[in-house]
Amino acid sequence: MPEPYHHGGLREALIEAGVALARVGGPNAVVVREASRRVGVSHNAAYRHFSNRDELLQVIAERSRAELARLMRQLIAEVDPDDRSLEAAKQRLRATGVAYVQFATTQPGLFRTAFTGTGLLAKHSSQALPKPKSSGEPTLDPFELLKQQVDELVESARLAPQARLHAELVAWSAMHGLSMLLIDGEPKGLPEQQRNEVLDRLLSTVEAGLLAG
Amino acid sequence: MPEPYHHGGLREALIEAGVALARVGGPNAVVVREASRRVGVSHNAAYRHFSNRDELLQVIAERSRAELARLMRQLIAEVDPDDRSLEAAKQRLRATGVAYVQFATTQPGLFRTAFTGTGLLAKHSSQALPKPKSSGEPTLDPFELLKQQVDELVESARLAPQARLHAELVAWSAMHGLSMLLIDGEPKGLPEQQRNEVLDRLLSTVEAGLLAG
DNA sequence: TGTACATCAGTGAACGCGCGTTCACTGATGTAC
DNA sequence: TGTACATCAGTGAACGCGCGTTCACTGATGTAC
Repeated sequence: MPEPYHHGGLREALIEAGVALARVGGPNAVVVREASRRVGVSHNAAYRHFSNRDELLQVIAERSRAELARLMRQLIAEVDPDDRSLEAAKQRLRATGVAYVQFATTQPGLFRTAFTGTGLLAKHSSQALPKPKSSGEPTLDPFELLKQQVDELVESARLAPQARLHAELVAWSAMHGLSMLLIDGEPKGLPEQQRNEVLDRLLSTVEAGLLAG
Repeated sequence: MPEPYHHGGLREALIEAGVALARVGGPNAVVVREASRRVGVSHNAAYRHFSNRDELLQVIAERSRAELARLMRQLIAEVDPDDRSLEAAKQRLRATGVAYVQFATTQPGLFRTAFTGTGLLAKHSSQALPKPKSSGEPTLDPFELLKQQVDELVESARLAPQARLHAELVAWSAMHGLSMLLIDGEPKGLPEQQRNEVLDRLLSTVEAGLLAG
């Protein structure tokens, strides 16, 4: 049997093993030694690729966010992309929220990891530096995606730009809070039907609040 | 010097030490050995009063919730209790939300501890067993308090009872989400003024959503 | 094409740490007569 | 009131665990001539 990672893709393999750990047990389950074990490598080899555990964890958190963003994109894409009506904009915003909560409840470990001490809010606050806007690639940042939907809704509804102020944070808070409450004290904090009812009402509330400015 | 806890109030002392730990470092900082150290007792003495770490942690979580509830009560009480108008009901609901976010941002450790794997939502879902309704004592359960304010608002506004459906969860989600986002990646995720703006808008949104049914 | 050598990505052993939990114990307290 | 004894709440030592991280090392790979 070959030594699989002598000069191979150990870094990537460790990240993937780490994501698997986070998926099952959240950020605390991301453990350098266990990831190394799973990859079949001595536990200190990881230090050739990450200066410490936290660096590995941050990469895993970013992957988690990307996975959430992918689900958001997927549900958003289910609304006809050519439809630029207000109704479609509403539906896209709803899809964003649905994806958010769905990701949290089906992947609670990754969800928790995605938001682990990263100061996401600070990064997204109005005074944060302007984004690098890396190339033209579609963003895999969940909050960026949410912002886009809010923007489109505000635009479709021809609201005053000041109606947008903090709107995305309101929407984000609502989705984030419900998600957190739902995955606290798992499993099955709420039966699925009730979960959907609450989510629906929450989405309506946010939507109304947004459009009311 | 006396042996302070030979047949004394060690249980209570351990809880208080644990709360102090949670205050500073959240649930993970609640460590049997450290609490014992602080109280000045051998680290295994704790096992006379708690069967394991988790039992201690649960008690501390409950204390944290009580502290939050006390702040909520305090801010609610600042609205004239004799005023039964709709406006007053709105203000009380707002006070509840303000207290919630204020507690989270000023006591993030306790806040995190308060919601640590307790399955609070399950306990409060509609199908949960009816409350013991212990004596006539005022509740120190934050969610119970929130419910009361929502109830009063719905009543004051003479809304159809079906307008209440899940309303408290909507309000809770919004407050919880903002709190979580604000304390993620501390310190100072958002400057205070912006924090207040967002909170205000979030409260307005919830209020409107509630009254719109 | 072949050889000498630097570089790089792994290994094995060890360090130091702190934890939860259990054991047999001891000394103080409360109780029965 | 005084004594014998059971009970209770502590102690000290130890177990086993798993972690992050560092060290000197080795063997494979890539490069210069």
